[in-house]
Amino acid sequence: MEEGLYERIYEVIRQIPRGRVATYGQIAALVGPPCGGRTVGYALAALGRRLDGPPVPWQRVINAQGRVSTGPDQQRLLEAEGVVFDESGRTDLKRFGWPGPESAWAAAHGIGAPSPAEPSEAESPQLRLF
DNA sequence: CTGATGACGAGCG
DNA sequence: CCGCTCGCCATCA
Repeated sequence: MEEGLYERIYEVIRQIPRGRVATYGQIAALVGPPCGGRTVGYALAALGRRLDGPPVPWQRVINAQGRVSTGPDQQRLLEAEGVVFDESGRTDLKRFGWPGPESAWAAAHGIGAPSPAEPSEAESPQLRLF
C-alpha cells in the first residue's frame, strides 16, 4: 500500500502525546527523505483543505526555535495542554519536546528510531511544572 | 500539462 | 539577537 507522503507525515504527528511538542525538522527526520523540513509544513498547510480523515494534532508541531508557526491561536491551544511559553513566545523543548515515537510503533512503520537506547525519564514535564 | 503556492531549517553577516 | 538566502515536495486551478 503506497500511502502519500503527507499521510505518513500525519501519521507521525498523531503519535505526539498531549502536552508535548515536536519540531518540523524532527517530524521530517522520522519520516525520512525525501521529506524535508519544508515538506512537513506543506503537509500541515494542506490539512486545511482536508475536510475528512482522522484528526491530526497539528498544534503540537512547532518550529525549531520553540515558537509556534500559525500564530497566537496555536500557542493558546498548547497552553491549554500544559505547555508553557515565555514572554518571547518560546517554549523549552527540553521540557516539552517530544522524545519520539515508541520503538514498537517506529518499527511497525519502518520509522527510524529516535535513539538506540530508551532515554531515562530524568524529567516529567507534566509533573514537574514546578 | 504548466505555473503558483504554502504553517521550515541551517548557514552567514 | 535579528534578518537574508537557498534548498525543494505535493496539491490545486
